[in-house]
Order: sequence, then structure tokens, then C-alpha cells
Amino acid sequence: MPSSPAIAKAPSRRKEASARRRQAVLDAGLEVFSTHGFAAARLDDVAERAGVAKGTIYLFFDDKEDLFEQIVLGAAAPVLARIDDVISRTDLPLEEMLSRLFEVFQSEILTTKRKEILRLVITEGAHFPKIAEFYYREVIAKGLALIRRLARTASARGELFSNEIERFPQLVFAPLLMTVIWEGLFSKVEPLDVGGLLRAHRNVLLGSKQEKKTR
Amino acid sequence: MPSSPAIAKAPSRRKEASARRRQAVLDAGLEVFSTHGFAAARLDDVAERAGVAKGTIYLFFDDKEDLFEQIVLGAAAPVLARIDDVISRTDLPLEEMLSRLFEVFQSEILTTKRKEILRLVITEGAHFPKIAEFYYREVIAKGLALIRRLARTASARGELFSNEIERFPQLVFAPLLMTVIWEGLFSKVEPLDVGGLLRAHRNVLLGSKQEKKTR
Amino acid sequence: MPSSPAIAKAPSRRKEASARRRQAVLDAGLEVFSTHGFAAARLDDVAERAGVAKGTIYLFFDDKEDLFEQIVLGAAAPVLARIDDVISRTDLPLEEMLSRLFEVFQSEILTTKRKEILRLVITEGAHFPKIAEFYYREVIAKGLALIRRLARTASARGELFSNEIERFPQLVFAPLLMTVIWEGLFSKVEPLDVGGLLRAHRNVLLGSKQEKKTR
Amino acid sequence: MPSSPAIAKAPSRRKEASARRRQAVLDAGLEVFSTHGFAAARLDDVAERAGVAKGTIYLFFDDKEDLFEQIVLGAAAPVLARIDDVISRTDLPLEEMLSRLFEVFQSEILTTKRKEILRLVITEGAHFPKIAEFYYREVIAKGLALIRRLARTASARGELFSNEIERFPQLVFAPLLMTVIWEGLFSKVEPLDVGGLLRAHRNVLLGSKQEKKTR
DNA sequence: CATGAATGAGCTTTCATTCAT
DNA sequence: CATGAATGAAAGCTCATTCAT
Repeated sequence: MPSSPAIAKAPSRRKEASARRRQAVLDAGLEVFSTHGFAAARLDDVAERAGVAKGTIYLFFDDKEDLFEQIVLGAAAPVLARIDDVISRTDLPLEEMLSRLFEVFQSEILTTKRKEILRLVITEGAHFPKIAEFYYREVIAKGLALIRRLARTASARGELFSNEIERFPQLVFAPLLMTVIWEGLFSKVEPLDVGGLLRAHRNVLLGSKQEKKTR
Repeated sequence: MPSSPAIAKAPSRRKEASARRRQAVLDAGLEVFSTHGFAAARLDDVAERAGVAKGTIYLFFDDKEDLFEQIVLGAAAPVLARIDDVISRTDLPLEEMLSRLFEVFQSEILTTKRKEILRLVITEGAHFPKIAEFYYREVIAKGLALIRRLARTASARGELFSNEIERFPQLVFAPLLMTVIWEGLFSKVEPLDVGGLLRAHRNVLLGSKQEKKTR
Repeated sequence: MPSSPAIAKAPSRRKEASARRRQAVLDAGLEVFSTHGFAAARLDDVAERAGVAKGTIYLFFDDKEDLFEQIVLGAAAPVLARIDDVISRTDLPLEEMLSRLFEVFQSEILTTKRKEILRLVITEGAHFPKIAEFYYREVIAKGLALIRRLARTASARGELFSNEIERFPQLVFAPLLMTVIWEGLFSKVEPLDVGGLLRAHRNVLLGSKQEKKTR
Repeated sequence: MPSSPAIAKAPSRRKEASARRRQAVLDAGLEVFSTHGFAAARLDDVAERAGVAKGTIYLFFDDKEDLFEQIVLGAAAPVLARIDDVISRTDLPLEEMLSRLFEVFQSEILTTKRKEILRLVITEGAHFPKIAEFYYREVIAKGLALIRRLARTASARGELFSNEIERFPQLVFAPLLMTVIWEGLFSKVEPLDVGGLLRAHRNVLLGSKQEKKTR
């Protein structure tokens, strides 16, 4: 290793730069795919936004499809970690759990670029079976299982008076999807009070008789 | 009287065939756009599926975009009519109204090609402001107003114990959107019992203590 | 001839209408070809301007090329007749003959739609050998012969002191072509006093020492 | 010293090849546009003749029109330089000046590919206002001014006995245009002795009594 | 490794021509 | 005869992908 005195650090110089480039392409790709959709997105734009040459994209990704999949699939990990966080506290009241769940959704997805990824899954998923399958397996299935467990625990505690949510946990996150769709389509003409909607949703799920001024 | 008042029918022969062709293009277009999305759809495919020449498409539509918009916008009318049907019966119990609403959704949208159109609105709407606006104005806004009225009436009757739905009527149709998305993405790996889900949803909205064996 | 009492006139009714249609197509064609050039002209436009259906064009003309040729070739006859008129008066002074020649050019070509035809011959002739040949044979060759004869007669009378024009009669009509080209290209930015130019041209040809206030 | 100051030449390798390609497209374009006219020319042909792929054309030119304009406009510079050359010698006799002018026209235009460009200006100029304007401003106006100056000087010297040419300098170059048109239309059926015609033209302009065996 | 010029398959759109009515 | 809806070959242009530098 003649080129550098710092033995451990020397070889990582290039790798670092390379990794930074790769990440720049991923970020740029997300922006461009979000704006135009997969088919209408141009790799020229991605390269320009990433500040790399068009050929560079092909050093990291097989083709346009591969780039898209890596962008969408790669973003799932942090969300999964968060879900696991919430999972570990089933001892809390359901109301608290739902509040936390929706807060995590807002802070970790709706207000981050992951919102764009979720939108891409919704809009492009049908053309990318690999993505749909992955998201079902890694996100949806786990999320449903989590909600089911919450519902069961809550029922046992007498916090829920029906088994509807246990049977159709999708009802819990349906409004979450709707907010993402709404933002994409209608927010310009009619903005949505997402916080209010999610609190209302929580109340409906809990069968509350009256809205509570909870946060 | 097979030929009608003689004169009136003669000139309609050509127009009829023309209208049939136009419809064939619309139908084929819906199929192709649904399968591939707007950008990836090829007008060659549309023409072939419609059994017409490529040029024929341009006899009826300005360009690819116009065809897409006419497909998506043209399908709204029948749904609006149905909504009006339901609107006119606010005297029925909320439970009944919701059941009817969801049944109409199932029979008129989910099990028809209009499901594809709804999916296209969701997946492509962000790139077609004209479509998004139109659907907001003609479908969403009207639907929300209807649900609000139902909620208000029901509250007055003591059928609803909170004003959540009145404030966020989107909560009522969020699961409907979700079923459309689910069908597009996950139904192959995990089919969804839409009827059950919608009944459960109705029960949750009504704050029922127990699932009823309705329907 | 059972259909009409007027024996001679009856059959011409339809022919008349047909001839009128044909002429309408020729007129419309000239306009459209003049405006856009042969290749960029659309038969749709021709039909519309002529007030006939597109298919009607094909009742009279084999195809687009045939229509163009018939427009351009058909317009030559009247000009030829006029040339013959002038030809018959070689007894007049050369100055008078040139004045008449240029006047005929102005009144019969420059200020009529034949100007457009001449322009089309200039601009499209290279792609239509048939037209170029025809115009050479029927117009150019005859015109050159006429000018040569005039020049010879004038020389014999002492009106011309060189044989340049006899040897290159093209010099006589070169400015005529130029006016047509000029009108097409530059008249908007710099109009041309065609009358003045032609008088000057005549004077130059005659070797006049000073401009005369002729005409 | 074959490689020059070492550094400077290396980066030019690509640019050179690129410039060569660009020029090949311009040359091929001139050929194809000359042969078929703008509208009927096919970029496929241009690409093939230039030995490049169709897409390569678009690396250098916005579209077909831009290519055409750059071909036609780009060729003007050398001619302008030549005009300036001639301009600087108004001290010579008019006869000499006209001879030189016509010789330059022959050697620099008529016998080069610029003849084709001039023809394109004549045949397509009406559809390309930008080109017509440019040529009026940069070539025609300058040329007219030059001829006017020559005529004035010659008049002062007693070489010209009328002011016709000063008033209509277009008469000087009208035969030049005619030769270009003639070559395009009639040269196959009747070749033109351009040299003889231009000498005769000069003599006529000078009002010579007799052809001189000049040149 | 990184570049970006070059490629060419593939797409939308046009329009001369045909032919059933 | 006249029509004009229908055709489909042909053309301009784009952009994912490659590869010499």
C-alpha cells in the first residue's frame, strides 16, 4: 500500500467517492421518476441532476428498470426498522399505539422523500411485479400482522368492541394511502388536513363517541 | 317495420359504423392504457386491438393525450348519475345508505371496466392536471358533499355519535381506493375479500359493537 | 336523348358542372402549391379550397403530381398566344417592341396568378423534368427565337450596335425572372419598382445614353 | 515535433472527429436538400450519405429546419469575404470590375457547391423568411451597394452614360441568377455558355458598340 | 473508472390514395 | 358521379444503451 500512510483509510477513498456517486444517482432518480413516472423519465435528466455522466449510471445499475427497482426497494429498510420499533411496545393502549403509528407515518413518510417512493409504489407497482411482491412481503404483510396483533391485544383489554379491524387490518392504513394519493392529485385545488384526518380516523377506529382534543 | 320511417335511417349507416369504430378505439385504448400506463402504451397496440388502422385513431382524437383524456373523462358520467340516484334517498337509515353506496361501488365500478379508469386516475392523474381537476370537481367534491349530508342527517337521527365523518368524509371512501390499489398490486399474491372489507368498514364507521351478519 | 327536350344542351349540364369542379380544383391547387410548394402542399387543403371532396380530385387527376403538372402546363397556352401576338409586329421599332414585351409581361404575368405559375416553374422545375422540358420547348425556345428575330431586325435597322442580344437573348428576360424571384423573397423587406426596373432594363439594352421619360 | 506541445492536442481528438461528423452532415444535407428540396428531403438519406446514424444529426441540429438553415446560412460567409475583396478596388475601370465580379461569381459560386446553396435560396427562400431576410441583409443589400458605388464612380469617369444601373443595380446580377436557374432547369436540354453570356452581359451594361474579344 | 458522443430501434403523427356508400 | 372515412406507408424525432477515449 504505497500510496497512503493511513493503512485502513487509503483504499476507501475511491470507494467513498463511488458510493457518493451512486447515492447521487439514486436521489436524482427518485426525483425524476417521481416527477414524470417511470416510462416518461429520462436518464439524461437523472444523470444531469446527479452531476454524473449518463454512462456512469450503468456502472451501478443494469438498466433503467434496475435503477428504478433499487430506488424503490432500497428505501424500505428504514421504514421496516420503525415498524419494528412500534411492534415492541404492544403494552401501550391502542389509542396511544395508533397515535404513534400515524405520527411515525407522518414524520417518517409523509414529510420525507419516502412519500414519493410510496406514491411510486402505488402508481407504478402494477408494472413491476418484483416491487409489488417485495412490498407485500416486507412491508404490507408485516404491517398487517402488527395491526392484527394490536387489535387482538386491544380486544382482550376491552379497548375494541368488534373484530373488524382484526379481520381487515387494511382498514387502518387505507386512509394513509388516501392521503398520499390526495396530495398527488388534489392538494393544489383542495389541500388536506392530514393531521386532522388521521386523528379523526383514529377516533373512528376506536369507536369514540366524541372527538377528543388529543393533539 | 324493420326499416323505420325510411328516410331517417339511411344516413345513419355510416355514422353508426363510425361511432362503433370510435367506441372500439376507446375500449381498446382503455385496455392498453390500463395495462401499460399512458407513457408506455403504444398506439399501434390500440389500433390493432380496436381492429382499425393507426390513422383511424386520429380521425377521432387529436393525439395520444386527447385519446387518454377522452377515455378517462368520458367514463365519469354514468357514475355521476348513480351518485345522484343515491343522493335522492337520504331518508333511509345510514347503515342502509352506506350499504347501498358500497354496493353501487362494487357493482358499478369494481366489477366493471370503470375500475380500470379509477386506477388510471390514481396512477396517471398527477401528470394530467385536467383529469385531476375534472375528477375533483365532478366526482370527488360531489361525493364528499353527499357523504357529509348523509353524516349530518344520521347525526341528527342519533345514528352517529361523532362528527368525524362529517369533518373528514374522505374516510368513507378511503377503503374504496385501497381496494382498487390492492387489486392492482397484490391481488395475485393475496386476494382481498372486498365485500367483507366493505361491510367491516361500514361497521367501523357506524361504531357497531359487533359484526352483523348483514347480507 | 330521352331526358331533355333541348337536344344540344341537355348533355352538357353535367359536363358543365364537372368542368367547373375541375377548374375549381386547378385554381385551388395553384393557390396551395404556390403557398407551400409541391411537397408540403396537402390535397386536403386543395379539396377544401375547391369546395369538393378529396376523392373528387382523383376523378380528374391521376395523382398529386399529375394535378401539379396540369396546373403548371395548362397555364402556358394564353401566354403563348400573347407571344404570337407580339411576334407578328416585327416592323415596329425595337424600343417599342421591348416596351410592349415588358408590358405584356407585367399585365399578363406579373399581375396575374400566372406569376405564381412562373414561380412554381422556377422553384419546382428541377424536380419535374416534364415541366422543365415543356417550358423550354413551348415557352423559352419560342421566346428566345422571337427575341433573336427582333434583335436581328433591329441590327439591320441600326437600332442595335452589337450582336450580344442576338447571341444571348436570355439577357432580355433575365430581369423578368429576377422580378418574380425578388417578389417571392424580398418584397416584404424591400419592395421593387418593377416598372422602373423594366424601363431601365430596356434602356440598357438599347444602349441609351440617358434615361428617357418614356411612359 | 509531431505531437505539438503535448497537452493541447490530446483533448482535440474527439472534438475533431465530432467536427468532421458535423461537416459530413452539413455536406450530405446540402446534397439531399439540393436534390429533393427541403420538404421532400429525408433525414434518413442525409444520415446515410453522411455515414452517421439518424440520431447523430440531432446532436448538432435542433431539427430538420435548423439543419437546413445552418447549411444555407453558414455558406454565406466566404462569399461575403470575396465581395469585400472586390469592393476595395473601386479605382479600376468599370469594365475590369465587372469582369472580376463575374469571374468571382463563376469561380466561387457557379463551379462550387455554393451554386446549390444559391439555388436553394431561390427555390426555398419563400418558405424560410429567416433565410430570405438574412440573404437580403448580408448578401443582396451589400452587393447592391457595391454595384451602386461602382456605377457612380464609373459615371464620374465617363465610363457609363446613363444612371440606369445606379438606380437599378439588380440589373447587374439578374443574369447571374438566371444562369443558376437555367442550369437547374434546362442545361440538360440546352446547355448555356455562361462565360459568353456574362461577357455579353458586361458589354451590354457598358453600352459597347461591338463585342470585344476580351478573355 | 468515468465520460458523453454515437447509435438505431421504436414511437407518434401525417397525408396521398382508395373504395364502399 | 361525388363523397369522405379509412388506410398504412413513411417520416421526424427521442432516448436507453454502448463503447472508444
